[in-house]
Formats: sequence, C-alpha cells, structure tokens
Amino acid sequence: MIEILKFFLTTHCLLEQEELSVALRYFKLKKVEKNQLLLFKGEVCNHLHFVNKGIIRTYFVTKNSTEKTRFVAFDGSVITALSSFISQTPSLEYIEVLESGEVWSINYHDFYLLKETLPNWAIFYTKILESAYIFQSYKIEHLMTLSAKERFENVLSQNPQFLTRLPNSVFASYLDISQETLSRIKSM
Amino acid sequence: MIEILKFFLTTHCLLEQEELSVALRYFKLKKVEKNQLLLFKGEVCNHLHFVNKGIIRTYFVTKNSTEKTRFVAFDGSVITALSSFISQTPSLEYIEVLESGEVWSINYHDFYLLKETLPNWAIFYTKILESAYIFQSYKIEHLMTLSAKERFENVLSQNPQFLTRLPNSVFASYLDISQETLSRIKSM
DNA sequence: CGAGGCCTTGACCGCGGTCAATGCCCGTGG
DNA sequence: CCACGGGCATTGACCGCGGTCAAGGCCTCG
Repeated sequence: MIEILKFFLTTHCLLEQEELSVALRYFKLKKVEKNQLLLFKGEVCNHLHFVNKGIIRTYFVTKNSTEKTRFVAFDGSVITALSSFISQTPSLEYIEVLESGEVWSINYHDFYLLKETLPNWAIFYTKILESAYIFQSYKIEHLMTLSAKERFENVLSQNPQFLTRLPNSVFASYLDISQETLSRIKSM
Repeated sequence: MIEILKFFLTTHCLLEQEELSVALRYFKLKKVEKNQLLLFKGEVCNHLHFVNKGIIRTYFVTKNSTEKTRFVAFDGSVITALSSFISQTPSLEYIEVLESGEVWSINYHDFYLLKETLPNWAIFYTKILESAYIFQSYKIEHLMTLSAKERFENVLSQNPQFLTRLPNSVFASYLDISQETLSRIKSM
C-alpha cells in the first residue's frame, strides 16, 4: 500500500533511500468516505494529502452559492488547499472526498521540518509550486480563450477520468459551465 | 537609482548587507522603450526584470490573433514569463514595454547561481512562486465568478493605475473583456 | 490643418445561463 | 418482487451579458 506513495516520492523528490524512509515516517494513512470534508472554508489548511485510492477535489462557493471546482486529484496525485497551506491563513476553499478511498497525509509542521532538514524536500516543495503555477497558467489561458466545448475537449484529452469518474455537476463546475450546457455538449 | 532595487530586495529577501551587495552585482541596468519586446513567443525566457521606471506586461495571442494580457508590472515590481523562466522552455507569451523606462535585469544562470549560494535567495524564489500562485488563484476565481463590471471594479480597487496609466485596449484584455464593453462600463 | 490612433456609441446577435418539466437509474422498504 | 422516491442527467424555451461590426468623435502630432 505504501508502495505507491514511495514510488511517487522517489520520482518527484530525488530522495536517497534513507531520506525516503525518514520522510515516510511523517505520513499517516487515513480512510476517507465520499462526501467527507477534509477541510472547511475558514480553517487553516495544515495537511497535504497524497491520494492513494479514491478522488478528492478542492472547491469554493460563489455569492449565489454555487460550487466551483478548482482542482481534482485522482489516485496517485497530491492535493491540498495550496493558498492556505502556503500562507497558513484561513482557506477560502473546501477539500472534499468525491469517491471513498484512502490518503497518506503529512501535516504542515512536519512538511516544514522536512523542508529544513532534507534539501531534496525543499526542491520537492519548489516543484509542487512550479507545477501548480503552470497548471493555473493554462487554466487562465483556457478560460480566457476557449469556448465551453473547447474547454471540455481539452480537459477530456488530458484526462478522460473527468468524464468517466465524476458526476456531471462536478465536471461542469470544473469547466466553469452549467450542468445543462455540459449535457448538451456531450450529446453532439 | 539602484536604491529602489535595493529596497525591494531587502524587504523581499531578508538578505544581509553583504549578501545584498553580492546579489546586486548580477543585475544590469537597461533602458527600455515603449513597444519594445523583451521576449518573443518561442524564445526561452532567461531574464527576470525589476521595473525601476515605466510599465511592462506579459501577454499571449489567441487563435483569432487578439492579445490577452496576463500580468502588468508597474514601477517597483518584478516581471518575467514565469512558466518559461521556470522550465527553461520556449515561452508562449511575449514581454512588452508599455511605457518607456528602465529595468534592472538578472539572467537565469546568475539567478540560479544565487539560489545555490545564498539560502535567502532560494527563499526569495520560493516567495515569488508562492505569490504568483496566489495571484493566479484569485484571477481564476474572479474569471469564474465575477461579471465584467465586477472584475473591473475589483482590479481598480486593487490598483487604480490600471485605469490611469494603461491604454483602454490593454486594460480590457487584462480583464478579458472587449474594449467596447470596458468603455461602456466606465460611462456608468 | 489633415491624418491616424484611440475611445465612444449604437445596432445586432449568439453563446451559454436559468428555469422548469421530464426521464432515468438505483436503493430502500412494504 | 415490485412500488415508490430521491438524486442526477437530459431536453426545451427563453433571455441577457457581453462580443462583433460599423460609424462617428476626439486628441495628438507632424
């Protein structure tokens, strides 16, 4: 079970064997249930989660109380409310379990500690930031230049799981379109 | 003249006096003219610019060849084509001078060198990434939830210079609305 | 004074949102 | 085992925000 996390860390962190075993000690395995909230709006996010099994998303809520999905983590990737985690200030967004499963979680304190003690961990953190930045760059570009249908096709070509493993409502909110429009796009 | 850069670096980097003087050696002063392109699409961005005087923006071009402004740097702030700078791959965006002035520039190689030699410089880099991430988080949130007028008011409340120092076309492309809509919004 | 940018204003239209009705699937209990 | 209800997806009718196109106004600079 821990093998997947190990694999993830070795490929993303360049950790030596013994650094790796140090790091792994700080991760705790946790079962998570569908609809469970791992973070409420207003709380400070002090965990980073590696999704071992299941699906987790971050979302925020608009004035007219509709949910907008910022990021979806399928099995094998990492998720946190990054803005809050970075700045250790109250989060504007929620972390929610979409599909039951289990996560390996590390808390901010330990994460920070590793950053101070293992140089390769600091590099890992930098990599997370860099890829998060680039990810959002594309998202902005797509919101500004692509039509609803083009955004749909683009996301789908990157990761078909958005269509197959998510409820319509979540996928729509991720694309920033209404469920009705998504439904119409699919039936073309 | 170098005083402004000094001030910027000391407040953002926590550098010791002598670290500061090391770092400053790597910056080169350069006069820049309105309409000048500091980076073309397709080039690798290997400079980070501190805007001493003038205005500089990054923008990308859509399929139907309209320009979209990603970021505007007024005097006293820092600009680069971050995605390209990070990954040292060809840039999808341009860097353009909107108002003549001068910049202090450091190249990627030297920047990277400082990151290796001065721990505080690595922290500086991390801070740049963090704030760039948070900046884009808000941009996405606003694109997804606010109307044209609300985005206009929001940006304006953050920085009135968008209205006073930029041509309409640039401000509009930053807000992701047409020039005509911007004009109508202003006359309300 | 004239030309060329840029901004403004008007007329029109289309993408995608909203509201509402209906359909479909599935779990639960009688 | 079937009936019912609730949640989610689909479909249709309608509408409004903001885009596009085109004409006109206003500076600035030569």
